Amino acid sequence: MRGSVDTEFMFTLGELFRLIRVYADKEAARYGITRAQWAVLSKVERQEGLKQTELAELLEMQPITLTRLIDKLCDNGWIERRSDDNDRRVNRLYLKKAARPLLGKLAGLRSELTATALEGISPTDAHRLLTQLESIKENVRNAIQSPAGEPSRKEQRYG
Amino acid sequence: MRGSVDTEFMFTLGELFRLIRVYADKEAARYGITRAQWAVLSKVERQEGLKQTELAELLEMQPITLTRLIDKLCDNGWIERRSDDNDRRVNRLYLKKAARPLLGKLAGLRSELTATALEGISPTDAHRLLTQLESIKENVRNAIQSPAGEPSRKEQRYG
DNA sequence: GGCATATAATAAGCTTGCTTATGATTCCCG
DNA sequence: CGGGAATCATAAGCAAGCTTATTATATGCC
Repeated sequence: MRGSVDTEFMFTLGELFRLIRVYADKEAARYGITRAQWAVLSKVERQEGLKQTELAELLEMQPITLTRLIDKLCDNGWIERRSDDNDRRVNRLYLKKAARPLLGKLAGLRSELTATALEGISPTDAHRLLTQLESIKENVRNAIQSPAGEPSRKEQRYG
Repeated sequence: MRGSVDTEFMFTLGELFRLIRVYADKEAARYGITRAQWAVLSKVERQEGLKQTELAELLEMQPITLTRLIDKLCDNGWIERRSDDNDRRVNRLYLKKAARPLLGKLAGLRSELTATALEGISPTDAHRLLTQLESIKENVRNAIQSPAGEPSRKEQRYG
């Protein structure tokens, strides 16, 4: 039991992600947007006025990766960069009107995709699953931030 | 509760995957291999003699993506392509001796990374989590194969 | 005030994915 | 047995990640 988690977990996650990417990209393409751009747009929707570095952190991606996604969202007229009054290095991100109808459709699509993916899993289980994924995210983020090969005497806690 | 799963699940998974990729790639780099190549090598280790299309299916990736990963594994002398006697279109994949010490080190690294990621999650929970991820994988794979809305005249393409 | 350092965004170039297309086989049906 | 269709591997070109480096601007220390 422990062995299967040990040998499968990382690779299973990668395979699942690849499938979800294909699936979500294909569906999102109907609205002329990619999954990656969609994730950016959703965060901006939830919290307007973010600067790019803050947003990159929320998305767990590098600022340069985000820059190019934002370029495309701006090209499509869904969001805009506005200069910060107090710091001329900073761009802050805002939705444009044209994004509203798109966001409505995407919300529906997201529910649909999530329902498909989680079919057969109870709401309780689904909620616990999400909580665990977020906890794992936190663990990995900490591991990346602390110097490699750190002692950390936490080894083997899960098994 | 259901709402948070609905709005977060897909994006959380993407963010987690991105973190794990960074983490695993960084650690695997110590042995001169990338996370993607590692996944290929592990499958070949578990099942030698696969042809490339079979392996691509196991990895949930496209054959051409796999081709280039195999190129690199061959360049490094860890695996080799052998022609099939009965079908000259086919390459079958085998480990080379040089891969053995590497595979030993990678097994240790995999345990270490998994333990770090799953810290604070009980073995029982971890096992259930893996089971659920595999179930989700299956759901998504089915959704991709039978386009939405179609009554899925399902052809058993492999098995 | 003025220089050193830090931070925000971007640029260049690589990897790993994808889609679509191509060439070489093999399989199947008529 | 012969030709169309399917299958296997690969090629070309694009998307979205990464690392490292560059430019512009702010901040902090003396």
